[in-house]
Order: sequence, then C-alpha cells, then structure tokens
Amino acid sequence: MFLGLFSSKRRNLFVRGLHFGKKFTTPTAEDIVFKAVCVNIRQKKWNFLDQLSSSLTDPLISRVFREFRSSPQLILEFYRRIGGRVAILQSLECCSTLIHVMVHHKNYEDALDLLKELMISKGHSPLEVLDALITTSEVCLQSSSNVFDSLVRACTQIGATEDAYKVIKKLKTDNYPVSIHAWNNFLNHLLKIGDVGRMLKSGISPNVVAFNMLIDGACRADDLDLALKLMKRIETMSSGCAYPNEVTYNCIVNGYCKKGKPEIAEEILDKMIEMNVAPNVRTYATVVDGYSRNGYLEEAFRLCNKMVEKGFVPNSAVYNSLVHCLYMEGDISGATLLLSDMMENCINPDRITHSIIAKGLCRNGWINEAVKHHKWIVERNLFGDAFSHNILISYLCRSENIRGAEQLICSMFVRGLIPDVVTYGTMIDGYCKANRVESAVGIYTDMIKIDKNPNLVVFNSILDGFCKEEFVDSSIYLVNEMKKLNMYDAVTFNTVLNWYCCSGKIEEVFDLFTSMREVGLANKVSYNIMINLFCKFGLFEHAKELLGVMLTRGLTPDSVTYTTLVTNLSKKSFSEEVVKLHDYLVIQGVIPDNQTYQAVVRPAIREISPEFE
DNA sequence: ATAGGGTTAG
Repeated sequence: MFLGLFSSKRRNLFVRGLHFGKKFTTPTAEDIVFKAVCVNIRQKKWNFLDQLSSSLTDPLISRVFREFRSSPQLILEFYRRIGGRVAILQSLECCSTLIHVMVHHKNYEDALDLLKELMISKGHSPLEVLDALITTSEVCLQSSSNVFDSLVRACTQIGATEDAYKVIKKLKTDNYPVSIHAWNNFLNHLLKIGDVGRMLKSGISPNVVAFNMLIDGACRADDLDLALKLMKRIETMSSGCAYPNEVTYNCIVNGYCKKGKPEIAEEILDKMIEMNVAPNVRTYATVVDGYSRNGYLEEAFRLCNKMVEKGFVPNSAVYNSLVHCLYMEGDISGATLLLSDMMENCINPDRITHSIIAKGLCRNGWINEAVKHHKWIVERNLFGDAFSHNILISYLCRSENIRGAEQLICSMFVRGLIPDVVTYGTMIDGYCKANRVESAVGIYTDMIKIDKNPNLVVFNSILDGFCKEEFVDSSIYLVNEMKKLNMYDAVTFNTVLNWYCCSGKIEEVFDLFTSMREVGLANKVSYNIMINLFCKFGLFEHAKELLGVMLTRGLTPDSVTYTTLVTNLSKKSFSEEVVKLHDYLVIQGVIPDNQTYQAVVRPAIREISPEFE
C-alpha cells in the first residue's frame, strides 16, 4: 500500500511473517464503517454522510485521509462536505493530515487556505499547528519541510510576523531544518512591512546584531538583493539606532564571494575604508578565500600582499584557503612550500589545516604520506579530531585498505577520541563494498551499543551490502523497517531498483519505478537505471523515450546517462546515430568525461581502422 | 550575541 515495492505474492508472505500466527483478524466496527465510507467516497455518493455522521470519529477520518492520500481533490471534497455537518473537524490532527497531503501534491493554495483557516477561524496558535503538523508528518513522504514553509508563509500572509518567527525558532530548537524558502519568506515580509514599528511595539528592538543575522541569513539563502536592501535600511528601520558595522559588510563580502564574484567583494572592501568602517583580518581572509575558491589564485596572492602592506598579518584561515586551493589543483609542492612559509611566519597550523593536508595528500594519491603526517600530528598530541580521521578512513577504504582503516579506528580509541556517526558509516560502507556485510553488521551493532543512532546513509549502505550479497530476506526486512522509521530516500529505492534489475525481477522493477515516480522519489539515478535496463534488452526506442521523459521532468542527463546510451548503441554497430545521440546529449547539458569519450571515440576508431585496437 | 578557512559516509 505504501509503495508498490514488492509483488503482491511476496508482500503477503512478508506480512504474514510479521504478524506471526495471526493470519486473520475479525474486522472491528470501525473497519466496517471505514470500508463503507471509502466505497461511497470512491463513487462520490455524499449522501452517506447523513447516515454515518455520528460514526465519523477522528481516527476514522484520519484513516480515510491516509487511504485517499493519492487523490487530494477527493479528500478535499470529503473534508469540505463533512465540514458543515460534523464537529470533529475542529480536530487539528485531521486537518494537519490533510495539509500534508495537499502540500505533498504541490497544491499549495489549498494548503495555505487550510492553514489560515486553522489559525483564524478555529483559533489555533501557529505553534499548536506546528506541533500537529510534526505529529502527523509520517503521512507523506519527505514533504515536512515544504509543510513548514507553508506554515511560515501562512503566518506572514495573515500578518503574524512574530508567529512566523516563533515557528522558525521552534523548528531550529527542535532540530528541524529551516529551509531557504521559509527564511526568504520571513525576510521578505520584514522588508515589506518596512518599518519595524510593529516589532518595536512587541518589545523587540532590533539592534545591529539582529540586522546582521538577517543580512547573513539572506546572503546564505542566496538572496543578495535582499541583503543589500536590508543593509541600506538599517538606519531607518531601527529609527536611527543602528548602523552597518564591519560585521555587516563582512556578511555582504562573504555573500559575493560565495556567489562567485570576489572582484565585487574586493570593491566593497575598498568602499568600507571610504565609509569609515575599517575592514579587519576577516574581511581580507574572506576575499582571499573568495578568489582562491573561484580559481583566481594569483588575485588571492595579490590580496595577501595588499593586506600585509596595510599592516595585517595573514592568519591560519588565510593560509588554509590558499593551501586547500593548491591541493585541489594538484599542486602538492606549491602547497608544501606555502605550509613551510606559514611555519616560518610563526602561524600555527590548526585542526582545519591538518584536515586540508590529509585530504589534499589523499586525493592526489599520497595516502601513505597522509597517514604518516597524521601519525606525526597525533604523536605530538597536536590536533586530531574525528573529522580528519574520517577523511583518512574514507580514503583507506576506497583504496581497499580496510586493514589500515581498522588500525586507524583502534588508534582513535587509544587516544581517547570518540568515533562519530560518519566514522561508523564510513567503515560500514567500506565493509559492504569489500563484500564483508557481516563485518558491517558487526560495526553497526557496536554503534548501537554505544548509543549512536544510525542514520539514513548508514541504512542505505547496509541495504546496498545486503542487495549485493543477495540477502533477499534481509533486504526486504531492512526496507520495511526503514519505512516504519520513516527513514528512506531516493537512494534507498534506487538501491532496490538496481537490485531488481540485476536479479531479473522485471515485474518488480516496473512496479517500483512507477511507485517512485508517483511519490516523487524518482531521480536522475532511477532513470539511468531504467535506461540501462532497456538498453540491455536492446530496446533503444524505449530508452530514448525515457530520456525524453527525464528531460520533461527537468532532470538533466549526466555522463552516466550518456555512457549507458552511447556504449550500448555503438555495441550494435557504430553509426551516424551514435554521433547524433552524442550531439543531442551534449546540447542537453551532459558534460562528457573520460569514459563518455571512450564510449563514442573507441568504436569510431574501430570502425575506421580495425587494426588499430 | 552577529562575520572567515576543512564537508568526511550511501
């Protein structure tokens, strides 16, 4: 019922396994009413409401909502029709369930209306609504964050600014992600209401720190225009109490750097001096990082000289940015040279420096050197956080040196460093990739023992391990447990989809793919898996058709799509069609990589001069 | 109190 994940035969088997010995249960009165209501709704016979209104209990209605969650319009009609008759609809839970369904189907208009109705006509406070939305959030897949966005929007639309803020704050304290949209909406609203007189009345008087938080938030939400507007209006909005300071400017400077415009960031830096707001080391460090992360290393070094001329001393943050950039460019000797310069200038490397060195050496193929460096650091009791260990463990696993990874974990324990979820997750994945699922499960057990909660990534790794080893029962069991925990995503089902393809469960493949599309869990990878399947069967027309569907869904084909299609097509015979397909994919945004070129160039060479190969 | 540098696992 949830996702057509398994063929009905298998599903029954599994359900029976779960309910151990309890094959059939006598339906309760509620079950019977529920059946009757569903039948009537499906046939749109609304008269039944008169007869059954007294039986329409709260849990029953919620159950009906769940049953019809893929038909939002039908539910909405049902809701509107019982609205006039039954008192139950005061129930927050019922309405929240409905809101989840609406948002999940991207019917934001109705969702907003329902939310406003709850707060205005029914008098529920936004925080009560939020609670109800959280408790009913298992109804739909992955729509919670959109639901919260809608709540914030509903608050701002009815003018409840503080409530909108309260909702955001509550989400933050409860560790729910506050989306860019929610922040943007709130910030936009603040701007629209112009003066902060409202805020002042309720005892909130924004100072420059509050504004800086808003401005930084706007920059991180990729809305620089809003950030600039806010900065311009600090004085008027605070009734002359606050002015932009160096932190305000640093936020804007950082905003431009992250947007890929370090040259504008430098202009702002110069303007700060004009405006009598002195730039500080952080300002320079930010712009240096802006230049280096955008590939302008020479400009970055120029700015370093400029800051020294102005009497600033580049600190570890400045060096870290440059060293990191050099490593990413593969310039190991450049990075090493700069690190010795750092030492000569008595700037101590910090834990970030060591992480950069670890990753820089590893990704350039110097894993042994990275391990040596790491030992050197740890022996001197300098830094060693889980983060830098995780980098090394990850690369050791990738290079199939599980033994080395294990030793590193041991040394963590010896030094009293506590492995975190990523450490465990990395090891679990390493074991799974090395076909050692039992060891992976062992680590998983250790992890649970010391009270670390597994997360989605961990489950997906183990699932992949189970599928690869063809532990069918374990895989099915795990997927069902994950669904119960409401912990799954596109990767989960892509793993299963891929497994079905590999083991030739064709009926299951199509059922699952259809379900994934219905609930919005089909992504690029899902399409690639399906395209590959079609190609394997020689169904190129179907494969190309699916490529078309992919494009209409706004999914850009990637190099995997390309390689799959082109390799398979050229296996048949190299033809003009391959070249046509190549051109088409490149126009659609595929960036060919080494493998893709091989896919098209190899067969071409073979065709032109067979003796070449 | 607010601003900079490493995002490691599917």
